[in-house]
Amino acid sequence: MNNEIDEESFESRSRLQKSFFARDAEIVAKELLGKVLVRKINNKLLKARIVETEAYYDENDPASRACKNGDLKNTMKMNAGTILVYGVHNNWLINFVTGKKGEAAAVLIRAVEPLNFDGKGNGPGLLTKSLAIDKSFHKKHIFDNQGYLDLRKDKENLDHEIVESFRIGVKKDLPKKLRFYIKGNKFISRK
DNA sequence: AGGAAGATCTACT
DNA sequence: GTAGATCTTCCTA
Repeated sequence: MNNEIDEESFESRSRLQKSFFARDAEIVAKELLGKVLVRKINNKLLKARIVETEAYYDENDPASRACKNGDLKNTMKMNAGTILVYGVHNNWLINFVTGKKGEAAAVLIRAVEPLNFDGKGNGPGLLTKSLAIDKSFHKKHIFDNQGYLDLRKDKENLDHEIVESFRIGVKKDLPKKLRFYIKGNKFISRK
């Protein structure tokens, strides 16, 4: 695909729908694998394929920020597709709100594969640094942030096998595997 | 106003 | 494998 018209045509066909996010966090987490995060900076597009995600739920999930009252819990109840950014140990972590409005759920992006730029993607704090994602995206919607951050289907329909594991770095996990990554990908954060 | 915990990362041994 | 950096967020008072 090497002319502008094909590129434009693909771009418009490759948008995700709102209904994509309005489902259970586990489903969204799995289906986000292989999708492409697009970050626009000074009219340049940085593209990165999502290769690792985790699902988080409401106050019944001991690892979730929704266990504490406050802005993060409230944000997790917002419209599906809302961007949620929060800080841990001097790193910004990016999530997408999923499910029904009023119910707390989100998917954390844990690792990406840089497609057209140099930078690290193999960790939730590293990928936000590489893509210059910070708190300014918090509570913006993925479909309504002037294109500075977007999410697309991949051009190539790459087959991949999904591996499930328990979540990383959480003190108390649920008895269910809620971390998902693309088998064999070199950019996953940990084995 | 102050403190503790944390969905992390890096560097060192 | 372990320790320390470093700062946002939430809780307590």
